[in-house]
Parts: sequence; structure tokens; C-alpha cells
Amino acid sequence: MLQLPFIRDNKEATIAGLGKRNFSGAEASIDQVLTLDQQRRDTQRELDDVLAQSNAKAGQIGAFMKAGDKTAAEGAKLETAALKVRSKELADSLRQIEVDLQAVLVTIPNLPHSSVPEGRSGDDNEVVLEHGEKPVLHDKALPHWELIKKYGSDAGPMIDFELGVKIAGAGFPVYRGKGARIQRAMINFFLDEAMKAGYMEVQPPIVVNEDSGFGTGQLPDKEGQMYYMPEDKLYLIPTAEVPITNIYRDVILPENQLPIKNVGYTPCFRREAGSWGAHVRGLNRLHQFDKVEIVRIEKPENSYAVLEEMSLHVQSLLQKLELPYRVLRLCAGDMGFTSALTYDMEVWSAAQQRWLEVSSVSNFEAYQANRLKLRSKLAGKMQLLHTLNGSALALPRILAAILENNQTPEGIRIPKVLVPYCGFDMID
RNA sequence: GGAGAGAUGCCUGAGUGGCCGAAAGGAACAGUUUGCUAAACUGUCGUACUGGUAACGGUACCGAGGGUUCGAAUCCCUCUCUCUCCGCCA
Repeated sequence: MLQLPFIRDNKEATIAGLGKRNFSGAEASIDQVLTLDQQRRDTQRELDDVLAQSNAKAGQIGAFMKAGDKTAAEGAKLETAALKVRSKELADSLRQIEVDLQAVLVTIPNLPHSSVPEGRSGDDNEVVLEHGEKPVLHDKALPHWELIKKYGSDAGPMIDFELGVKIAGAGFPVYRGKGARIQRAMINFFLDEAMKAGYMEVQPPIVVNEDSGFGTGQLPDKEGQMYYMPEDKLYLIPTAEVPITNIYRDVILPENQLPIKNVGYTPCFRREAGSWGAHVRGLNRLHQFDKVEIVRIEKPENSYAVLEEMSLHVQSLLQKLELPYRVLRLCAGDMGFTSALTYDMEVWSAAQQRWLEVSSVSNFEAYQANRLKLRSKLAGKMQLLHTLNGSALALPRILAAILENNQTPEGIRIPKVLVPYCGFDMID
């Protein structure tokens, strides 16, 4: 959530920032926020005043009772009746105003950083850099959904989508043999690289409650994207960002514990409602996939330098995997609800001849921290911290690119860094 | 799933209707003393909203939400969570 004092002091800049995002009705929303905020303050001031009077009366009554002056006490009691009625009215009204205010605030996305390009869709994203050579494949080259069959075993394809359909449904593949082994290899490789970079590994729950979903901004914005278990009021996580960042919900971190650098591997679950189509074949889009996520909590003045550092970490992984990639700076219209600046990393999928997004690295500034109430006393002042996270990395599309890009007539070559983790250097 | 106990500040823990935003101890921080470490002593030591340039005030918060009362950490109700025992079980 944006911070109320900030909106109060920077009304025009806020409206402009939301406009850049193509957030419809920015001015109306901000006006509404400011009106409700003023009402809230007026109401609270009056309520506090009435309560102060009540407290004073109660004190007097206590003194009368102590002195044994029952008559005076009874008289004073009568005077409290009106105050009581009034305070109830004001408290009810204050509660309603706060509910209304909150309802508007949660619909307002984060403001884009000044470096975020204008734009409405993915077409307007800025290509920051491109790295590596796109491989030229041989004549018989296949897309990964064919390769997994070609290099399957008697048991079936290396990654079995149809078997997943039987067990769970579309988008829940079964990995088997070398297909499973290379998944595990990547997870270990990514975790080890993160630990070398100073991250602490955590294993969080892969279900979260409503408060956690709200804290990182999935709720109420992306309600329909998460699997929900109504019996227990739990959501399957769409990313480890949610449970890991929520470790720090309602936390005041001592300054000497900063920065926080966590990394976690989890399965991720996404309903992807309405986004199915021909272009999401194979591993391109799944309901369940594996991801290693890095999460950081930083002092505000450091967060943008840290974002660059995280981007370089992700790039180093892609370089070690020998995959051609590019880095995009998302335009304002394509950024996530809670982000102020996002870099997407895409790898080149040689058989599909397209870029596949494999990582998204974002600085949320204080937007999540405000919802999480994640603070620290810095320079003697209580301040919201900045949260950042990034995929490092999401597995399925990496696997798709490895399979496609490294295919040769003799088989599929495993990137050197993964060989010690896999125990084999070719899929043939 | 059955039975019982409990939830207070960073931690331990007192507090059964007004003198309690809350004792005491510990931790932490600052200072004094000490050649260093340790110890001792002194002080500081919750958060949010709100008024005020500030000094300094007001209000709320003792798991959450309701209720009783002039007045609730304290009494009543509901919920959540934790612990112990039994059952079940990876």
C-alpha cells in the first residue's frame, strides 16, 4: 500500500505515477482517499476528545466513591450518559471510515520508479541488454515437447504430461528418470549459488493464510490466480515470495540484522485461469512448477543498488547455464501491482524461436512493507523497510531451453555446471 | 478427534474493577568507575493514530472480536492460537 502521509504530501506526483501505469480513475481514487483521510482525522480527534472527557468523569466518580460521597458519584454518573452515546456514534463512524479508506487504498498499485518506461503492454518493455549467441540448430531439431518423448524410456516420456492429467489435471506433469534428475540438479545448483552469494536458505510452508496473501499483495489483487482450500482457509503459494516475505510481517527488525538475504526452493501453484492456449504447450506454462526464489529486506537507501546486484546474480546463473538471454525493464503498464521497478530475464528457446521469461526481479520499495508492517528504527526513526525479490530461477522454461538449445544429432548436452549435480552429461 | 491448562512489553514474570501503558528481574543501549575483560553504579528503554514549529499533550492497544460497568489487563460470551495428557499417525 502507498503510505497515506506520502499521498497527502505528494498528491500530484501520485496521480501522475498512477497515470503512467494506466491505472484508471487515478485522480478520483486519490481524491477519495484524501477525503476519507480528512474525515478520519476529524472523527478521531472528536472521538479522542469525548473519550478524554469520559475518562476525566470516571476519575472523578472514583474519587467521590473513595471519599464516600455517594450522592456526588451518582450525579456524575448521570453526566456520563451523553458522552457514552456520542463516543459510540463516533467510534462506529470512525470504524466505517477506516474500512472505506482501506478498501480504496488496497486497489491502488505501487508507483513506478522514474526509470520505468511508459507503455501499456509487454510490447513496450525496454530491452536493457542481450547476452550470448542464439544457437543454430540442425535440420531435425525439435521443440522440447517432442524431445521429451524422443528421449523417454520404456516407462514413457521424460516429462509425462498425459500421466499428469490422469493424476491431477493438465499442467501438472510427471517428471521421470533423467527428467526428474535434472530438476533436482537445478534446484541444488541454484540453492548452492545463492548460498555462495550470501543468502540463507529457508524452507517455508507452501500454503499461506489470508493475512500472508494480503501482506505481499496477492490478495485482493490476484485472488483468482491462487488455489484455495476453503475448508482450512489456505492458499497454495504462487511463489515462495509470499511465505518468505511474510516471515517478516509485523516485525520490527533491529538495524544490526539488516540486510536480510533469504533463498528458498518451493513448488509454486498457479491457476492461470483464462490464459491457456496454443502458445503454452509443454513446459511453457504449468499449474505447478519449481522455483528458487531470493528475497531481500533492505534499508530504503540501498534498495536500488541491491536490485542491480540481484539482477547480476540471476544473470550469472544464466551465463553458467550457457543460455542466451536478455534483460527487460518492464514498462509501467506491464509491471506487477506491487512493484516499483521490475527486470524480467528471458532465455532464448531455439526450437520455438521465442524468448521465455524465466525470472522476474523486483523492487517493491515500501509498498509491501507498509502492508506487512515491516519496519526498523533507523537513525532514531521508525521507518518502513524495502522488500525485493527475484526468481533465481524458475525451472520449467530453463529446462525447455536447455533441451532445445543443446540438442545435437547425438543427444542433448547437459550444461557443464549441472553435470556434477546430475551425474550425467548427455541425454541420449 | 477426546480431556485439561494457558495467551501481559524484546524475554521471564507480577497484576481478580479505579492509584496500571502496566511491578520486578533479565537483555539491549548510553554514561560513570576500572589498565583490558568482567563486575558495580546511574540513566534510557513499546507501538499506532492524533494536536502542536517545538516544548509538551490527547486517545487507543495486556491473543482477536463483542458484552457488563461511570470505570476492564482484571468480570461475562465467542473465536483463534499455544502447551500438557490420551487416541491416531509420517
